[in-house]
Amino acid sequence: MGMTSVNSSSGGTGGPGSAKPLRADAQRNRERILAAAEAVFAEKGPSASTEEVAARAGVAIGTVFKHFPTKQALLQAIMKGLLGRLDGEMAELAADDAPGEALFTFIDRMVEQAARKRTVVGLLAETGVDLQVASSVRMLREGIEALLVRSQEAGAVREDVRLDEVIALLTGICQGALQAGWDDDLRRRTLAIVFAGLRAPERH
Amino acid sequence: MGMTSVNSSSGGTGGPGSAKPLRADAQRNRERILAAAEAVFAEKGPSASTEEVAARAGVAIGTVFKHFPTKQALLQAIMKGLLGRLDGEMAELAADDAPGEALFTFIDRMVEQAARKRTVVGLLAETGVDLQVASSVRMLREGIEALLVRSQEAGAVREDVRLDEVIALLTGICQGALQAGWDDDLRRRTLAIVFAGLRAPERH
DNA sequence: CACTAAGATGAGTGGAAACTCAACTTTATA
DNA sequence: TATAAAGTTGAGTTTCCACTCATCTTAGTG
Repeated sequence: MGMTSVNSSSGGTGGPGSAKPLRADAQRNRERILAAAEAVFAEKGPSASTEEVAARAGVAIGTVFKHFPTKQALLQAIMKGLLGRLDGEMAELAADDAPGEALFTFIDRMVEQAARKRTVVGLLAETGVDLQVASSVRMLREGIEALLVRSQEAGAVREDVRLDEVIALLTGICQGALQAGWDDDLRRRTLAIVFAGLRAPERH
Repeated sequence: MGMTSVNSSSGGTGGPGSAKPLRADAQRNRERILAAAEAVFAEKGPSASTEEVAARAGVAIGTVFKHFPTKQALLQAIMKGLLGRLDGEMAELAADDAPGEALFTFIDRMVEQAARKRTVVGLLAETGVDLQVASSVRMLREGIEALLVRSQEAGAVREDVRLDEVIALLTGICQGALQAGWDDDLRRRTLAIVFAGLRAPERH
């Protein structure tokens, strides 16, 4: 679970193994920038300035904009990385033994992360997240759906719960988790209520 | 339920019926500004510009800043009004016949509002909302607590649910409700899950 | 109606942050 | 090692927005 590589063969608009193989220093800087950006945005949210990212990465602003032509692009790159990792984690959980609990575990982990990473949540709230990221989001969506279905088959989640509601709940709680005062205990208690709702048989 | 008056005897730092009784046109403008601000911020979130508010109110920017010395002050004034109205609604519900359902009704209404008013939620997410507004927030908190207790006494909500969790859930779902794609149906389904969780007896 | 203080006006100021580019530095290759 | 293409730099440029203030307008009073 250490260092999933966060490259993506630079900036082609879609080409697979596309154009140029980045010089060594450029590659290094790209990764530094990504790491710095993730840290900065995680702390201060997506409104943190690009200059701060540059400073933390130890490069000049120009370099940041060389690699990511707009702030949006940088944000999207981060998003893609986060979603990718999430996706991996999800696959792991899906392969696990406790099919019923997998969904719950995943939600718990994601919410826990969100509390520390304002980026994800900030981005979800922003209007234009589409484009490149869209495919990652779709992957994530499908992954969650798989977990949901498995949990339902295992009888751990009500049959009438649909993917949309799970995602709505997930994004909502993630957003809420940013609020001051969400400690581990509150998170556990709050999720317990939601989980109870997902498990509970319908009441007239 | 038409027009709850949104004045508050102008801008004293605390004095009760404090200083000057506002000229007639000033009073009119103040209300126009408040209404315009509520509309603008509801649509575009708290990052909308003050100039837009002024334009919509049909006054000059200077006038806005005459009445509300900072943008924060304007935001707070709106917040205060919203919270006040919410508080009234809550009192009404508390006096109602169905003690068990009052909490659920309130949550439902608040989330519905949130979907249309980015202000509330945007503000809750901002860091410095305290100060003047704090007392209104406390009132709201107490009101929710009353509803919760009544619901529990009526046996409609699990005994072990605490105020913190309800508020966490409420803010979370409100935040989430801003997302694109939250229509009435999704809201109903999502809240149904949460309500089931609040009602459900604990599972081992 | 005359007068004045409260209020309204809107061009202007300051600052913050995204983005550019001409000059300079480094990597990779012959 | 010489050279060119790739990469880096950071001082601008531009845009946007909160906030100010000298000047004009109007409500209220005798």
